[in-house]
Amino acid sequence: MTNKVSEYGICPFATTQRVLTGKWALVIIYQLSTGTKRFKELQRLLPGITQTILTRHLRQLEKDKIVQRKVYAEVPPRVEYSLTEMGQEFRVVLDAVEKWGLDYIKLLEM
Amino acid sequence: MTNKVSEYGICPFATTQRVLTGKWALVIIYQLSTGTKRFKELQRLLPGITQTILTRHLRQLEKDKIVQRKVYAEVPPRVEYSLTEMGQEFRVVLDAVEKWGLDYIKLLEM
DNA sequence: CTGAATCCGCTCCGATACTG
DNA sequence: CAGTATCGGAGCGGATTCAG
Repeated sequence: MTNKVSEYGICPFATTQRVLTGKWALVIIYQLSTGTKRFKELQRLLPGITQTILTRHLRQLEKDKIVQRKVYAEVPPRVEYSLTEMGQEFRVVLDAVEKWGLDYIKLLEM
Repeated sequence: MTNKVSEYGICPFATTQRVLTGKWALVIIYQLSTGTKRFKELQRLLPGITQTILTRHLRQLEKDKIVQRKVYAEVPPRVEYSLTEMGQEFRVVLDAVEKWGLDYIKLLEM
């Protein structure tokens, strides 16, 4: 998918939907919203995700300017991921999702 | 995808992500949040979506208890879609998404 | 540790045609 | 008007292998 806004018009919902494409996008953003994380750390926090998929999502979120990647020239290599400013502003959405999601889970359990 | 909570644990983010699966889910929920709509009406409000896809999404959102479907025994047939109570509570998320999305679009335009 | 490169299978999108 | 049936193609997930 491309980044061009023109293809999605000015609809904030369609645009956000595109950013949230993929099974893990929302959870990854949430995990990064709690602080900077290393690659391996993220993988542990996302039970079931593979290296390939995690990398793919992180690359896409980088393109989308939601995630920042910082590489340290060390041995062994260290790479840290964090949210950009735009990513941090997503906090408001995350909070709403968290509350709604918990209520929704309760509903499904009934 | 199934509805079983057990497969997604108690993570509100993974659960919400699953509900929002698909290119049009978020926009459909938004359109219904502004009031009950007929099928054709929805299709007009979602430029580019086909009958097949709209139907498929609506069926899934029904399964997920987000959308209600009401059929009137008339000729020509009339079917109205609206949000369930759980769907209406999603309003909070929609509001946050709308604000963030608009800011995000501005960022991309720079 | 943090990847990249393949490859396969499944799901989802969407076009088309048909129906009550 | 409001769908269903079918089908091709694209996108995504995930396993595996190799590399700096």
